[in-house]
Amino acid sequence: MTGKGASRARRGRPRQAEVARLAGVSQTTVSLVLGGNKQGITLHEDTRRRVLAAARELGYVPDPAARRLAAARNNLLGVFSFTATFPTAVEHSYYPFLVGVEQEAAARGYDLVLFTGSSSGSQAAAPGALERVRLADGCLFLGRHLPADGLRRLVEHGYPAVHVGRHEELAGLAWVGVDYVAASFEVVRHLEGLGHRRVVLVREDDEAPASTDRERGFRSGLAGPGAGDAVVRTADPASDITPGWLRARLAEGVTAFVAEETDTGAAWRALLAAVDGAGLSAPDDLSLALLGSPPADLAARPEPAGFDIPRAALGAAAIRMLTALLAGETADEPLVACAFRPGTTAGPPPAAP
Amino acid sequence: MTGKGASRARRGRPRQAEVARLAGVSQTTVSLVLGGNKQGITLHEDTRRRVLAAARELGYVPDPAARRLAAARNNLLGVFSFTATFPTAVEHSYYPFLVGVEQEAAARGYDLVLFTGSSSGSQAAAPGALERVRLADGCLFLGRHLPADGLRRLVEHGYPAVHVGRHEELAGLAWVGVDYVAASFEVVRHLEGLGHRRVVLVREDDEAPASTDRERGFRSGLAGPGAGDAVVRTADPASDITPGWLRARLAEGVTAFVAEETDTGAAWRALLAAVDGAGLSAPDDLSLALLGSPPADLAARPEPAGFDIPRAALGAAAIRMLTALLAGETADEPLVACAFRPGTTAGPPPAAP
DNA sequence: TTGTATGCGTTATCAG
DNA sequence: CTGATAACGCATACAA
Repeated sequence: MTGKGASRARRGRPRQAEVARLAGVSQTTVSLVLGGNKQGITLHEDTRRRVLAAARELGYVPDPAARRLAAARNNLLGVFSFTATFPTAVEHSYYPFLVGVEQEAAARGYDLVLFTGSSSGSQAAAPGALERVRLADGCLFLGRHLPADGLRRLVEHGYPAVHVGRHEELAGLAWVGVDYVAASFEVVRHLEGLGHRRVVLVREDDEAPASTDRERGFRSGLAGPGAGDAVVRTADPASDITPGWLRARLAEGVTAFVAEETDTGAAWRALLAAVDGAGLSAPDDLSLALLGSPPADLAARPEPAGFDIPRAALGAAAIRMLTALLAGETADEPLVACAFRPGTTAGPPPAAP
Repeated sequence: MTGKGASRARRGRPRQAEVARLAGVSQTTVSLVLGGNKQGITLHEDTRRRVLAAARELGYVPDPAARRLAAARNNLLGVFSFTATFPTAVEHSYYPFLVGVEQEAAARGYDLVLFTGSSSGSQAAAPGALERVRLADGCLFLGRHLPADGLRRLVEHGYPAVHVGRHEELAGLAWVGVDYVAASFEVVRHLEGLGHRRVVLVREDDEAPASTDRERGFRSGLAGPGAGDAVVRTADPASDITPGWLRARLAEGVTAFVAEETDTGAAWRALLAAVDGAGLSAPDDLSLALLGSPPADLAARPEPAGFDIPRAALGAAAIRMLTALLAGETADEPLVACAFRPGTTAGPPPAAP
């Protein structure tokens, strides 16, 4: 005998068998009633009610592991983050996203499971950590540096996975992302509409899709050709974007500057400091725009022209994509649009002297 | 026949049995080797290597659902909020809490399930919503107005539940809370140490434990008796705490004012406005303290004397309490201490004229 | 030291 | 319409 009641850790958790006993039916019947009777078997309305009552009485809730093991569904959706499930540094961006995820999941009758990638803050996720998500019917994946091999295994085995953020490398991996191209394009058009003819983009020196997409939108928004020097890549905005640099660009005829939003907000910060250091101010002497939202510490003043990333909408879109996958449907549009923000830092270029 | 290979969606995933066949051993041995051999059974180093090699060869990864089913526990901890799982209004306080919850849970090998009490803002939770938490091994409950009857059912059934916030009414319900009494006491002592002899507490007019605890600590920190009029309860601080009111108190010899932190920060806001409206300033003309943290919109200037609520620590403590319950251990200290914050709004009382 | 037999809770099949 | 019964993949007393 294998410890009938001895080593039972799942104390108190009522099972279908107990519901069956209380209702005076078989466990199969309970499964049938509670499972929505997919087989279309006709059941006595009376039996149905007795089972339902017994289940409520006992507080029965199906065991997700058993449900899943039996090749059925859980109504559980996972969220897996490669850093920590709750990054502390970026809460202003992460929290709204989760709000969207949560609401959309709830609206569709799913509960959310948060899988923690790296428990002790160490970057590398534990070997088997990724596989835990299989407990859920499907899972969202967040983070820049994903363990491609682990994820590949999952998608190759047909596990429903959606990456948050554009991701073309891993073929077959579904994703949702922000339409940085269109949003950045719109910002540039706005500046040109104001009369600006030469605009410079300051971006950090990495190859994240979020960065390259912004640059692409920026470039396609520029009117003329010869925009080769319109983009400045710098790994250290604070020391490269100086008042002197700013003056030099102005002397060349540049009238507007666009910064990319990054985790740290370094580019925008540097731009503001340079303008300040040069004794200039926007939008009188030049125009400024930010491709995203400003860092929290300089959120209010001045409100940058640019766009807001609809993080909650992104979360909702991710869930929609995932549930579409689960339903075997073809996924809809993976890109969510940004809201243009006029702000107070952009205006017509100063009249030429 | 029960669909041996027909409707099998789980293609390709190697199981222990296949690893066993390849290694020329039994499935049990595979489980033993791969499971870390908790039983301390001695295995041939040779066998071990063969199994490991076979597992790697096949790319074997354990199925989390099966693992949890066999272990009779699913390693899931729930978080249930009676407002919304992700309250948008109080994210500054909710997020850090979740950070603590997440880290502590991860450190103990648990994943988190987020339950939505009232998803679409409607106050009343759906009838069965509470019962769903049984899906997790245990659950945290947040929120002021909990459906006592539903919760009672759960705890009476022996379901491991921990309420976040002091809660004595429902006997048998474990809880963790912030030690507002000690923290408030410390603030008052600090003020008295600075020389203040008459101090007034402004609090809102409700009976939340968080409020009454603060008042208790405040009162016990006061030196003399006759502190009856030292506490002002108001349902509408904005219209009660006026410059005139302030002047009257000062005339009575009061030199320091303490506000309670609330969701809206109304008391602190009103106090600041009154001081401003009276043309006074802290800490020169009077001293101010806040029993908690200021609302986000006036976070920085001035930094109030008072204390910071260690929300992450609270979350961690809640998880520790819950896992202690799960282990059948006796729970440890339910109160987490606050960090005193000197701030810039309290100083010695002005010299008597 | 390794293999056999069982059970975990659910779903699904098939015979009463 | 209902009740046995067999998987699902893994872990574990117990036998060999």
